[in-house]
Amino acid sequence: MNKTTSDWDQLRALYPELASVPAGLRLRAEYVDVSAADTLCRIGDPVQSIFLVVRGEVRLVRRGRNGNEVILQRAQHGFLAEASLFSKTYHCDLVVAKSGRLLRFPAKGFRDALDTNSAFRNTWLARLAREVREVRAQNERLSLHSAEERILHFIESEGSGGSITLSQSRKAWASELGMTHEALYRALRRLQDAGTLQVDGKRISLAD
Amino acid sequence: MNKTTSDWDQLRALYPELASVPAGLRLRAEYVDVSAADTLCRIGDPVQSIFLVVRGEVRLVRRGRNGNEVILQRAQHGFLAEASLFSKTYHCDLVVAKSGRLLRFPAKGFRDALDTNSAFRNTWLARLAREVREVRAQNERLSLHSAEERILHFIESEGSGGSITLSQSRKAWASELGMTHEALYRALRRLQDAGTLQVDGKRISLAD
DNA sequence: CGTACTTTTGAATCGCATCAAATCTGGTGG
DNA sequence: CCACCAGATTTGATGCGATTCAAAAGTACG
Repeated sequence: MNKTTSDWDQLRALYPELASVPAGLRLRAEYVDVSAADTLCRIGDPVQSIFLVVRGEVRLVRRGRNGNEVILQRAQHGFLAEASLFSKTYHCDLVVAKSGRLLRFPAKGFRDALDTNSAFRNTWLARLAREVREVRAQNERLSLHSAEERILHFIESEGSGGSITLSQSRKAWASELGMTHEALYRALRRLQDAGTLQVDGKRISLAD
Repeated sequence: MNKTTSDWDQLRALYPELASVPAGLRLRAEYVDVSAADTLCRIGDPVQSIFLVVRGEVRLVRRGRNGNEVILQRAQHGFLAEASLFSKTYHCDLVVAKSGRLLRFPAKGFRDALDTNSAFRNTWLARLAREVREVRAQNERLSLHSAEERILHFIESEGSGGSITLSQSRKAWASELGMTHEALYRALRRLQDAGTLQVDGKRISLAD
């Protein structure tokens, strides 16, 4: 499927890191429409592509000996398996969990662009560093033992000035917080009743 | 405090990424001995240093309005706050949680080295990418709801061939798995009794 | 040899997952 | 515009598993 310039502009609005993708690489990127249960690649396959999730969900999974599935990452947004850029072969399977659309870049072209284009490279470095910071913060959040603590941690670390506007449904938020949606609703209710939190639709604020 | 060449060799054995640090930058690195509760820097301070934890623990924290402390990262090993490299000022406080020793690099020298030394830069890119992968995997692990699932996920994703040799105490492992040490001991016991796991000191293996 | 820390087990409590079900909401097509 | 459907939101009841507090035994280290 072709990309038009307006497509690219829309995409760039959602994924600021794409702004620095050099034209040569951008022109070699292709859309891929995928369906649930599609397998993009398997462990051991040579790395030929780098993917960005536009819609849907892709999972990085490894299978245990008893056939159980170990999820290494659920990607619903943005680049996935960035580490594969520096690897000859994949260390996990890439499986589509929810149908959607990906953007596929040739791995070699991507590596070349990082080597030769310093603006692109610096953006990529900064993006990776930010990614590490965000995922680390989420890690700390998930190691808190109560639902209320996780909610407050989220608002204090992801919000600004003690407020946040959710960009997703509460069900999805609950999943990000590592709890069931029921637990989230109840904890939100408790925090409201205690006067700790003010909830107004997607806008959630800490009371002073 | 000065660094001798043998110091550096020892350090490099622990932190492979240091191997690619160019000599010019290495010579400007300094050891810093820190004590618990020391504050290395505060939100808003200009970023002048990049730290690597050799021993001890440094926490990145942000303080809520009610004085509660939100932990964004607990660094016990390796570089911390990598994202600050691309930021003028710190976005959190750096506080020593356990006394120990850090290695301090000048931020500007670090950035310059990344700009000019392609070997160093590529190592750094690969390290960040690996970091993202590892922290993401831990994320998925922490969003599992039972102790046993987290243990198995850890072995399947961090181990090789269904086995792993722990490099830390079980108490520390429990903390990494986001549970109390009691919960870890009991879950290990259950998995052993069920025949799922074989435990021999620090060596833990999945049974077939 | 003493001290600090880890490892291990026990008992009680509490919070979350789970299952169930009702209501609400946004989007689709007739 | 309304009927309809899928998914999100919300509340309830129950059971299980993790936390918590407590304490004993083991281990490392100066």
